[in-house]
Amino acid sequence: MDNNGDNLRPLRHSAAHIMAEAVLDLFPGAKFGIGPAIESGFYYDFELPRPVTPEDFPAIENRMREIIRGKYNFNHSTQTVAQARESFKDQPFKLELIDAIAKGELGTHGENSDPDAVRGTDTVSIYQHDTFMDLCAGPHVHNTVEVPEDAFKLMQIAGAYWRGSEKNPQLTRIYGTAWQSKKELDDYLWKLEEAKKRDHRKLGKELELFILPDEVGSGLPIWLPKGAQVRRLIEEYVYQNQVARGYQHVYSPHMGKKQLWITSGHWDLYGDKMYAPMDIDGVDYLVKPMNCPMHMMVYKNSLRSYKELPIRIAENATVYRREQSGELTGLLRVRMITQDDAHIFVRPDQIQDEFLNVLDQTLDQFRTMGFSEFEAWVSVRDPKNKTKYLGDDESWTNAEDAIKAALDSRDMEYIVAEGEAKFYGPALDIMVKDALGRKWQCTTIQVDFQLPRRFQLEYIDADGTAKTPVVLHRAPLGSIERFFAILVEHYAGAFPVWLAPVQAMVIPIADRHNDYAFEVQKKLQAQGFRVEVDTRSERMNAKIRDAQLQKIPYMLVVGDKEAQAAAVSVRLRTGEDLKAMPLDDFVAMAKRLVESKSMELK
RNA sequence: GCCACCUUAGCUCAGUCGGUGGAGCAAGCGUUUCGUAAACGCUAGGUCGUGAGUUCGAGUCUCACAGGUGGCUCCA
Repeated sequence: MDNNGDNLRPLRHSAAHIMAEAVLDLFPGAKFGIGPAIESGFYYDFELPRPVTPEDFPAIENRMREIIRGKYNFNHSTQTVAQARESFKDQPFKLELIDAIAKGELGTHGENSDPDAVRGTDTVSIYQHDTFMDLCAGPHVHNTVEVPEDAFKLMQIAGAYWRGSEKNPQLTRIYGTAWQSKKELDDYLWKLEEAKKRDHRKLGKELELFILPDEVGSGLPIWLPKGAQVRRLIEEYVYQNQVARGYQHVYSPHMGKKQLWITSGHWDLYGDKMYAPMDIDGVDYLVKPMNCPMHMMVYKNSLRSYKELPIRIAENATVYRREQSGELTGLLRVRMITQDDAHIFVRPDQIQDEFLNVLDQTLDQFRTMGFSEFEAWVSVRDPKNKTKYLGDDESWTNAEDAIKAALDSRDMEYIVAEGEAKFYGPALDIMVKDALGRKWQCTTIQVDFQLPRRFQLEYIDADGTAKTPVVLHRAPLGSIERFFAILVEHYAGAFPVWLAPVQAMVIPIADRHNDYAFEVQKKLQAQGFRVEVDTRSERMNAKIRDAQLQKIPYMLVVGDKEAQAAAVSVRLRTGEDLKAMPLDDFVAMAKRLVESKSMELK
């Protein structure tokens, strides 16, 4: 989003200070928390004497401009802890930070201190411009005029817990954005507008893809026929792809005995995310929050030989999780999640090959659906504290190396996140970048040394002894709901031909062409195309416009000439007019594009 | 769950100071039969998210609840 983020950082941080001064001027008695630069701007947290609203923004922005024009220098100084306590005696949040820094809980730059290097300090860093003094490590621009007065804008207000903890008081956070020039600001605002146009909730309504009716409940979507059509195509594609890669597909119940998730360990760790158990004949059952135990049952169904592994058990399965109400967002965050889930049972020596199989499938699918940029995160152990992980050192090292080797062999760059691994095994997460450059986390591939033990899974090895397999959990798309939302936004609702819910709209020019239009529809349907006919008593222009707004790839205009020649006039949703062509030619063209899952329309 | 804001016709929105609710699109009916992004007319459509309260009187003010939006926290 911001390639020159490093240059912008001091500017934005300085804008945060300027905003804080303005807010303090306009809201006497306000207490302030922290105010850093962030990805697209800055924020500052306040405790205010009255709620602030967006109507206050112009006044705050105007005061900020006055401060900027005052040409104040940002002066850096150092104070002793005692001096600082006096300087900020009316600012309880700052006093807390000073104490934390003095004790070494926070580094002198306010970062979370490395526990190995805990040491207190007796001085703190201070920045001041005009009347505003802040406990701050900087860096800042030299002078307030370096923050262009026409290149910032206050954006929104949000509640934010002091120091990020739910237990602490909630402060008012004011977000702003700031850039080097008005043009950059305008570009950014344009991008936000563009994102709004692509919002899957808006498009979902306009294109009749899905609904989230109040009557059903929060986070519980209903897929309308068109959305369901697209989803089915994605699922069928994934299914075929998995069959080709040696997966076996199963179906499992949507509920099961609570004991299953006690055995898996989920109940202890994630019980608060599950729906309350229901009593059936005196036994507690849960609506399933994850599939793992079901697939463990599949493995346990028969005695397994080392020769059988890997065994790949897949299921496009819906799980139910009690996400917090404030977190629900369209299809991106729902309470019923359909995962393209699978559990792969492998011998330790098969981890790398199997990881490659999953990685190849994942990248193949993303590329097919039009994504070309990815970001990979490998979550490994905390090298300083290897004891808190389950499984022996050798297994971990083997698995971590296998993940990295798989990525290396596909020339994938990745970020190693030390200490991010779950206690039961290392993992790979993949994010995709969409058409607007936004990153979305989709794929999770997780190595698990723990679950097979908990369910007492075994295979008989070559030497005749029983061994415990390793499990790989993996969901390349992640959640179908979420992935679908990302796809809608990526395509801006204009699905490629193979995925489009309606691939062609036949548009008769006048009523006398309806019979021929239906004939065209029938012929195309016989070839497997999804085609509708617009027989409304409307002008052709109106029919074209409506088909266009529905982002239907092809508008097939038929009038006297076409009816005569067994032809259709093909208009693309891009506006391009391919003119009349024999119907057979159109079928050949469209078939080629569908079969190759092309992003093109011709 | 927490903070702020929002909820008016199927959709997008207007509604002043508290005084019996409007528009465009969509829908139904009629006219029009048209060559690449919106033909014309008529009709119907609403207990203003739900429930309470203040008031002679509430879409408008207060409170509670539900749903949504943006964040926070969380995200197996």
